[in-house]
Amino acid sequence: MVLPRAAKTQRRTRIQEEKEERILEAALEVFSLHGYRGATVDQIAEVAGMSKPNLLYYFRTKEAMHRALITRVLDTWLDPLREFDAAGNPVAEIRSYIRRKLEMARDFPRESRLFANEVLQGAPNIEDELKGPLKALVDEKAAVILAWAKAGKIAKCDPYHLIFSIWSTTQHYADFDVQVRAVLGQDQADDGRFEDAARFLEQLFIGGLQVRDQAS
Amino acid sequence: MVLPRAAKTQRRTRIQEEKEERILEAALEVFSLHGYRGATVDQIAEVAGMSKPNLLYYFRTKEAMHRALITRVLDTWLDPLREFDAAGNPVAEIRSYIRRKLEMARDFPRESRLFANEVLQGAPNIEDELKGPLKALVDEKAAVILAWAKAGKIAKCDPYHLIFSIWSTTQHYADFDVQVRAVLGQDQADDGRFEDAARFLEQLFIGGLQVRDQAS
DNA sequence: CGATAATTTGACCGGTTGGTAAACATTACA
DNA sequence: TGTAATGTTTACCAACCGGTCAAATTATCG
Repeated sequence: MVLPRAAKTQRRTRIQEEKEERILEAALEVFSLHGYRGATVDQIAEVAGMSKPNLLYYFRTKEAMHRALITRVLDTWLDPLREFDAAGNPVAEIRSYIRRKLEMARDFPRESRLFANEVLQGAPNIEDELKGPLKALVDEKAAVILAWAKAGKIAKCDPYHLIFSIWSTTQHYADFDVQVRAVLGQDQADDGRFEDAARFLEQLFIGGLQVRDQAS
Repeated sequence: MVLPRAAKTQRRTRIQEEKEERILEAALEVFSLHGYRGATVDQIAEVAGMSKPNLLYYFRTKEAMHRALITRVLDTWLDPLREFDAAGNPVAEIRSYIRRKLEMARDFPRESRLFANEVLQGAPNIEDELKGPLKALVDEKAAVILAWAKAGKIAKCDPYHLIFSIWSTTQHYADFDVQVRAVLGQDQADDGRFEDAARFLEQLFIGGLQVRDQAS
């Protein structure tokens, strides 16, 4: 047999697992930096420290690599939202969701940029994922937020746009990192940037969602 | 003479101006959709309705086209921030800044995505612009916001991260349009989406920046 | 060890890409 | 109208890119 990619569900050799890991790591590096079309297989092979045909032995096409990567990233990317707990304290839940998303932007900027690149260019490969699992998850959590609002625990607001705004503000620090650094000046320590952001976003969202008397 | 690109500052013929305009329009379309490396000169030429060599007669390289486009977009992109008025009512100024940025995301999504693509991939061609004019403008407006906060007109907050959060939340509707549509479902009218966003963002920022008693 | 399967490599291929050369057409203008 | 500058097109090229192939090398295991 020549093709390891076949229906063999059993992950055969340890070497296979190692190589595929190295490839996906390299692919993440290159794809997140140059986008799908901007990345070349030779580049990925070089970063992975192997020859191009060797790489193509494990992933038969460039697209297969990209698919594997996107699927994996998209899955872990939604973990913070999944942890969003309907039974918890609303303000505490929102606060910790913001914090977790911001930590992901800090610790996994490449994953964030990979995803941003994909969506920015029309998400040709993950449209189904977005309209299916992602939408379902957001719908579920939006309902929770709406219930909190109706119970008077937070201000009444559009839960979808609330989620969008948390996504955008936090991922901004990964996706637009260059711009953020340019504006702030790079004299600032890495952590400082994220600590300030966390403090500000907490203030913004907690303040903005605070219940206030609706009487005019 | 063969090369129109030379030091002739005089915009010679009307035909030159028209063609360059058509080319930049086409380039914006293609670059914003596929990124720099994903775009091909043939594609741009086709959208512009001319042959590739003809296009290359006006812009000698793909990179020259991209540079011209980025410079122009970056300039108009900052107009809303320039209008930010220190003498105005703080809350009204912030509200109208958000509205203008959101209108730009709605009316000029290609410009937003072109810029996002560039920054996302490390902004290799505009780093100087970011660290120079952009930073200077943001510094200036951040000082204004800080003064408002110190005067007790809005809550004390980090002005830089406030600006970042307005950028990110508004541009999100252009850059991540596909995702927004997927989550909301495309049954919704285009305007509705932006009206809801405007309402939410106004609530978020005005509420979040409202002065409240600092006593614990 | 011997044999079979898994892995790795260098050489190569057809298609695409950014860009050029030069002939041809059109416009501006004396 | 003549002519020189400007604009346009056809044909083309070298480099690059994703991917293949067959041969060589290495791991696995009875």
